[in-house]
Formats: sequence, C-alpha cells, structure tokens
Amino acid sequence: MNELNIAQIEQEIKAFWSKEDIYRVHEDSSKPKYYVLDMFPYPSGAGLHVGHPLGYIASDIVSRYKRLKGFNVLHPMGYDAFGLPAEQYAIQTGQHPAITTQKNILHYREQLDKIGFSYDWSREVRTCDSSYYKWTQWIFIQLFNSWYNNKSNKAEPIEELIAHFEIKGNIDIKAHCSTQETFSAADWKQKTESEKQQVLLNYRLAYLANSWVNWCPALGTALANDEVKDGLSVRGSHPVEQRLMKQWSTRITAYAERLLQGLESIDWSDSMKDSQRNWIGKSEGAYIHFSLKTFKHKIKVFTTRPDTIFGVACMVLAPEHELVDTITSIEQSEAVQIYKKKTSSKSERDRSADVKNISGCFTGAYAIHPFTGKEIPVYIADYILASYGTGAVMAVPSGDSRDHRFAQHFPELADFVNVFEGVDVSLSACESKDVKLTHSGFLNGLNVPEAINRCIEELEKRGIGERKINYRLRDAVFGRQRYWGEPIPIYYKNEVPYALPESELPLTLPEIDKFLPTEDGEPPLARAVDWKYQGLYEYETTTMPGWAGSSWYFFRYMDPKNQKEFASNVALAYWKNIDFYIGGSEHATGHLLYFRFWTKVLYDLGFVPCEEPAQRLVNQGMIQGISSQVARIKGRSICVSNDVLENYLEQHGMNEKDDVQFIYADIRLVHHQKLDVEGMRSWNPEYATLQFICNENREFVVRQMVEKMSKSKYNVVNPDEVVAEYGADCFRLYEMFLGPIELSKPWDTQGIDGVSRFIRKLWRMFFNEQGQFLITTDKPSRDTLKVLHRCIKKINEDIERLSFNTCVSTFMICVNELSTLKCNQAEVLKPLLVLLHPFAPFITEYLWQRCGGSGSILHATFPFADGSLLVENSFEYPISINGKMRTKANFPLDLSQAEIEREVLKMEVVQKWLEGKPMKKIIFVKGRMINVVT
RNA sequence: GCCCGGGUGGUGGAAUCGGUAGACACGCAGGACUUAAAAUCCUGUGGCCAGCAAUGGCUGUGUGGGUUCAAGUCCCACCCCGGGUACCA
Repeated sequence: MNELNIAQIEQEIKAFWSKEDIYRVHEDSSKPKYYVLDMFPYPSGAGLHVGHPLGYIASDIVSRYKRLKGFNVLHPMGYDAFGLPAEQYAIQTGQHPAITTQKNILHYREQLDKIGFSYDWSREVRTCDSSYYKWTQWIFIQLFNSWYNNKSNKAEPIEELIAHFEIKGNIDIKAHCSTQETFSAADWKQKTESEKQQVLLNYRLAYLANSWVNWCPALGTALANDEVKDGLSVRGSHPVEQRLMKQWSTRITAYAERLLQGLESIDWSDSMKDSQRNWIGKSEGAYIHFSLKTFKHKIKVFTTRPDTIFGVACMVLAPEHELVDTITSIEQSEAVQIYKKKTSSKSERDRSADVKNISGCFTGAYAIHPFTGKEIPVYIADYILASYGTGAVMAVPSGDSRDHRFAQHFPELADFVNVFEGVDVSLSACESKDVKLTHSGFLNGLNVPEAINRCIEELEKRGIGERKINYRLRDAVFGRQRYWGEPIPIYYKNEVPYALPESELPLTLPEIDKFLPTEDGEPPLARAVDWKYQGLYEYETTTMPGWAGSSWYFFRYMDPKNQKEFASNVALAYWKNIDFYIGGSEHATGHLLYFRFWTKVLYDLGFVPCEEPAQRLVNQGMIQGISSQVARIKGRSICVSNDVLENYLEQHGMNEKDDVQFIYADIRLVHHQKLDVEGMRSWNPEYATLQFICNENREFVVRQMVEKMSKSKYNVVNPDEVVAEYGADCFRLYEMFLGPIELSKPWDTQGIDGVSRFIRKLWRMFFNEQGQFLITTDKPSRDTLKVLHRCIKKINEDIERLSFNTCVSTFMICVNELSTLKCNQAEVLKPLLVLLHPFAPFITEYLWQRCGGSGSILHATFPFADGSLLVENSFEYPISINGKMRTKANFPLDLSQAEIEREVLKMEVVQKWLEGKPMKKIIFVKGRMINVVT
C-alpha cells in the first residue's frame, strides 16, 4: 500500500482484531483491574447520531490507555432494551416489540462496530432477555423479602423480622415502615395469614400499598417522580395527575441518609452530587404538637424554624389533611367543603401554576400555643402539600414569605407578631438567619441557630415536640401498566401478594393478542390467557419500570452467562465496582439514584462487596445539531435568502411575524450557510416549484440555529457517513478535539479537515509519495527524543485529567515538530503510535505492524517519559532567558547549553546576593528580577 | 426564588499551582506549485496607533471595585447565558 487507503486499513485491522479475539477479558489476579463503563443505550429506531459516540469514544480512550498501562480492563456494552417506543410502535403496527428491538439492536451494533470500540462483546447484556431479567426479578424478590432496620442501619431478611414478631411483637423494632401501629407477640400470633402479610407489606423494601401516584392518562400508566417534569411526562410531554392507587413501590426513602452520605466518598462532579442532594432534599427541624381548643386531637406540624414559634399567626393544614372534617365548625362547614372541592378539581400542575394566587379557608377551629396559651385559628390552604412533612404547618408571617403572603390575604391575620429584632417585616418576611429574636419569651436575645436548639430542647422537655429530619425523597413507584417490561414475579393468593419461588424464575412475558389495556382498564398483561401460577393464582399484571434493568446491569457484565447467580462471587470480588462511568447528566435523579439504591441493598444483604456502584462518574455533554431554515413567504412559492429578507419584506410591506414561514432544509443541502437550491427542489416534491430569491452573489443564505438533533429538524448527522468519508480514526479524534468532554456543543463538520490533515501528515512520516516505507532503526537525535518525551509526559497528564481535546492538539504539535526534524526512526515513532493508539486505533495498529511491532499494539506498554530529556524539569523557578520569561511549559528547546548555563549562573548570583534569606521563587519579568517570594 | 456550572479573537477552544493571555484547529487574507481547479505547502491573522521595514507603543479575558511585584485565574458587588429544583414548611 503506498497511498493512505483508510477503508482498506480499517477492514484489514478489523479482521485482525476479530481473528485474535483481542478484546476478550478474563479475571486475572496478577493484574490490577479497571472497570470502564458507558451507560448502555436504549436501541431506538432512529439509530445512532454523531452525539451518541462522544461518551463511548472517551471511555474507549480510557480503557485502551489503562490497558497500555498494565491494567486488566473490563469494558463491556449492552442494551437497555425494554421501553416505551418499541411498545408504542407495537400498538400502532401490531409488530411484537421483541422483533423491533432485535432489529434496532442489530443496527446499533453495526454502527458501533464502525467506530473501532474495544468492547468485549462476549459480555453483552440485553435487559429484555429472559436470562437477564430472571435476575432483575430475583433482585426484586430480595427487596420484597427484606426490611430496613434503623438500629443496624441496613436492610435485613424479612424472616428475621417475622421471627422477632413471634417472640416480642414489634415493640422494640425500629424500622423504616409505612405505619406505626404497635403489637405484641400475642397480637401477632392471633393475626390471620392475610393480616400478617398486610403488616409485613408495611416493612418490605418492595411493597404494595395505596399511594398517591403520578398517573399519566395519555400513556395509561403510573410514573415515578423523576419521570415527571413540570406536571408533564418526561416521555411525550403528556399531562400527569395525582391518583390514589394500589401500587408496587420500592422503599428508597429508607436509604435517604446513606444515599446522601455516600456522595462524600465518590468522585462525581459537584453538579451531579448537587442534583442528588437536592432531590433527596434533607431538611433539619422539629415536629411540634399543637393541642386543639375543643378536641382531644393534636395537630402535628413540621418546621425548620422552631425558633419562630412565638410568631405563629395561624395553623394551616393541607385541604386533604385527615383532621379537616373532624375539626371544622358547623358555621364554617359549607365554606370548607367548597374550598376542598375547588382544590381537588385542580391538577397538580394548575395548583403550582398559580403560586401568586393565595387562597385558603378558616375551619372555625382553634389551636393552643404551647408556650403562651394563646388561641391560634386553624385554616386550610392549597399551598400546603399533604405529601410533605405532616401536611400541616405553623404559619409565621414574619419569618416565611409564603406565610407572610397568606397573612396579608386575610384581614384578621394582618396584625401578626414580629419576632426579629430591628427588622421591618411589614412588607416582606425576614428569611435571613443572621438576626436576633425578640417578643419570644425564653428565646429573647438569642440568635437563630441558638434559638432553634433552645426551643427544641424545651419542646422535648415538655414532651410536645421533638427534633426531626425530613427528606423530600419519595418512595419510587415501581409498577407500570405496560407490556414491554419485566413481569413482576408476584402471584396473589386470597388477594395477598406472594413472591414466586426462585426456582420458578424467570417469569417470562406472556404472549398477548393486543398491546393495549383491557376494556375494563386492566394493564395489557391481563389479556394473557390462562396465565396463572400453578394454574391457580393470578399473577401481578403490571410490569417493572424502565430503570429496573439498568439498576444492576453493571454486575451482570462481570459474569454475564452465569445461570446460577446474577454473578459469581469470584467475579464480584475481582471486579468490585465501576472505576470509570460515563453517561449523560439527565440521569442524575433517575438511574443514578436507583442504581446506587439497589447496590446498597445488595451490599446490605451480603451479595456484593461494594456499597457504591461507581467510583468516578463523568458526564459527557450533548452534541447538538445545526438546523437550517429557509424563509418562505406564507401562502406563496417564494423563498428569500436570509440576508436580503429584511429588505424584501420592507419593499413588499410585509413583516416577518405575519408573512414568513420558516421551513427546515436538510443539513446535507447546506454548506457554509448557503443552500443547494436545486437539491432543495428535488429533495421534497412539494418544494419542486419553489422560487428562490438570492442575494447579489447569487447565493441563497439560510437561517441556522443550534438545536437538539432530531429527525424532524433534518439536522441529524449520521456517524456512518462521517466514518465513510474521513475514517473512524479521524471521526474519533475530531469528536475529542471539539472541546472538553463535559461540554455541550454543536456538531460542525467545518473543522474536521484539520484532523484529517493531521492523519495524512502522520502517514507521510512513514511512507513517501512513491509509497516507500521510510522507517529505520537508526539512533534518533537528542532533539527528536526531546520532542517525543515531552509529548509522552503531556499525553499522560492530559489523559489522566480527561483533557482529550488538548491531547489531540499535543499530537498535532508533536507530529509537526517531528516532521520538521525529518524524523524516521522507529525508536521515536513506535512509542508515538502507542500514545496515539487510544485515540486512533486503526491507523496506529496498522503502522505498528508495519514497523515490525509484535502482536497487537494493544499489548504494548505505555512509554515512560525520561525526565533527563525534559530540560524544563531541571528548573524550579520561572526564569528569564533573552529577555523572555520562561516557565516549565514554554522552555525553548532551541536554546544552547551555554545559554542555559548563563541563565542558571545569573540565578546563582542572585541567590548569593540574597544569602541567608530562604527563597521560594525568584520572579523575573523581561530580564529584570522584580521580586523574591520568601 | 434557591442551588450548581459558565462568560476569553470572526469560530471551536488552550492557558494544569497567581507568572509572556489567545496554544492547537477552523475560517479569512496573501503567496508557491498548476494551463486551470482540487490537493499540498509556505506566510500573516485580538484590537488600536506609529513606521518603508525589522519593530515599537497602547489596549485587551461580561461590568465595576479590591488583594498582589504580578489576576482570565483569588475576594466583594452586579449583569448575562446554561443546567437542576421549586408553594418542600
């Protein structure tokens, strides 16, 4: 081969890799392990676009680099294959989702293979395979068979709890539990089997209970909190309403504190940790019990500001609060009923939409202030949510802006107590904590933190309140009224749920006639004919949510073919957890929380050795598309070039808003913002007769904007096309060169030529124009070695800090310098190929073999940077040379030894002059010493 | 509103510990080769000013202050953009 023929090289090298089965990994205790994982994709029908591989390329670089560094690297890939799109496609076409999914997976694989990833495909997993979801079901059963012991602070087997009930009841049990009902051993023994199971459901980590769920009528299913945003479903943006339903949930709330604490020990970005902290929403405060004037009941409130208790103007309950009907007076009864009806008819979205509209209603009841004995009116209002805290608050207008607004709304509350010294709260509440209290009895003169503690002490002493930590995190709704998901391995006997015995797993998805709910609104699985456990007992008909399979998949890669366990102890003990995890930040409050939760449960139960699934997490940014639009005059077949549009509109007395419609043009028809007019006409028959009004250069300019890549915007760039045109190495280098890995940026093919030129330049160091191989075994010059070793050092540092874009720049500089030096020695170029290999695997493998490298370059050793060749290392201080300031980074290589010595001498003179003074740094600017830092 | 990021040439972005701001690349301009084009190579390229020129001067990292011999980098205030979250008591 005398000319660079990328396609041929790729083909040859691919064949070589697959013949040698080069990426297969095994447990190997002689080498340290390193586990590099990508968040596995959902195989959608649209295939990969150029944005998807960004993270995969980065993780591939890391895993190849770690291999060269002597690690045994696990780098697998699989598919998150259950999901909504395949099911919706099935509903429309009747095509079984398994078939669609299989087809999409094959397409993904084909696309991935073109980019030269080092995945060990023998470990592939698919969440929709029954051999895989057998273990998803098995883990669900472990959750079902466990409870959370607050004393030992971990999950424990439910049998141990039952054994305890038999002996002592639940009196000394501290559990994370749905109800507080207490019973003795005798009580327990008297319960029927069905009653016992009902009690146990309150303890199980996977449980069936009536709970408020986010119900999406359009999708016909319940959704978890992270699947809802702004009152709309994340998938499809359909309205979501609150509905009380009997639902499977998982008790993630038991792990709130540990999920929070665990963040301290892992290397994730601040923003990611922050999102999780935010979602868990820890707040410290107190419960306070308020007595009522004419009832025995007490109102329990949660507050983070017990210090403001002397400023209470009223109590406010959520309209759904259980005491509302009991305490409402006869006079207020009608008003309260009307108000309750009004709020219940509003959806969650409407309710939060009019934050500004204050409303509420007096109940006629009065509470008693625990310290002053004053009567406090009790209201209901929809700004209080039944689902948070106790669904009731003590309203302190001087210290909380919502309470302030509420008090201003009711004339009878306008005259409230201000508990803050020297602060005017007549117009707005004081939410600062840097103030002192006044009008507050025993809290007078204390600052806020002191007063909070003092008040809680007093409440606890009097037995009318206690310190309390609240979390915003909700238990995760687990059941989905859908077909294409893992069946929940539960059957019902006398309406009591029982887990399937392990030996009966997997419970496979039954075949059904239609992928729709039944006529009476049951989930699709209810259509299955004769689908019963032992032919007798009904199975659960909801399926698991999308995140079930992805909550533990990283364990399965360790031992994917195991039929006896989800992974063997040997594999688990060797691979432990993920060292390097990469994926999108959109999973911050979904997947990344659930997979930490499941890992912690498995850890508590002794199945896995690590409590945190991923030690290091990196979020790759999104690659956006550049979409192009053509301005078309509404209702006519005239299009106007964007740069003359304004003029045109003015001449014809039109304006953009009313008379112009922008139509998308395919990104392939646009180059440098200019539209290929003929291409546009033939692209879509509807556009065949369009007239294009061009600018004076006879060009038609389009309007461009950066948007998410999507089919409907015609801005999708397919990696296959880029690889076909430039080669996989160039594609990989260019994606990295675009910018820092975490950054989102638009795909712009403009710059790819620079990378392409670099590859050809590299090639020309190995072959001349006549195709002769130029590499010799001659000894390289010292200058040439210097260039190489500087490059080694820089690449090493930059890969470690994941600065892949600067790595590419370093390669370009290095190759430029070496070709200027006419370098053709194998001793220099072979190490360079090794450095470059993680980024450009094909060409480096090819050239390595041409240079007589043995085996695959993947088994080479990452070169060591010889410090003696890095001149800049011999200087500790920034020094000036020839009037220019030099630091380690920009020390000139062309400097003669004499010049260096002269400068060093100069420094020594200065040092002598300053004899006796300890120095850290001598500062030279433009040849003049300006300071000595001691 | 609150919590995180981030604002650097025409563009993407470098500057790792406070030490020559703008690496590298794109684009653009000029040149070489060519009948021509493509490809390739070379030179220049933040802005302003002076000079035939080599070069020199001033200015410059969202805005305004501050710390420092020295600030893109640290501190304070503000503006703008992106993300998360929201009647969470």
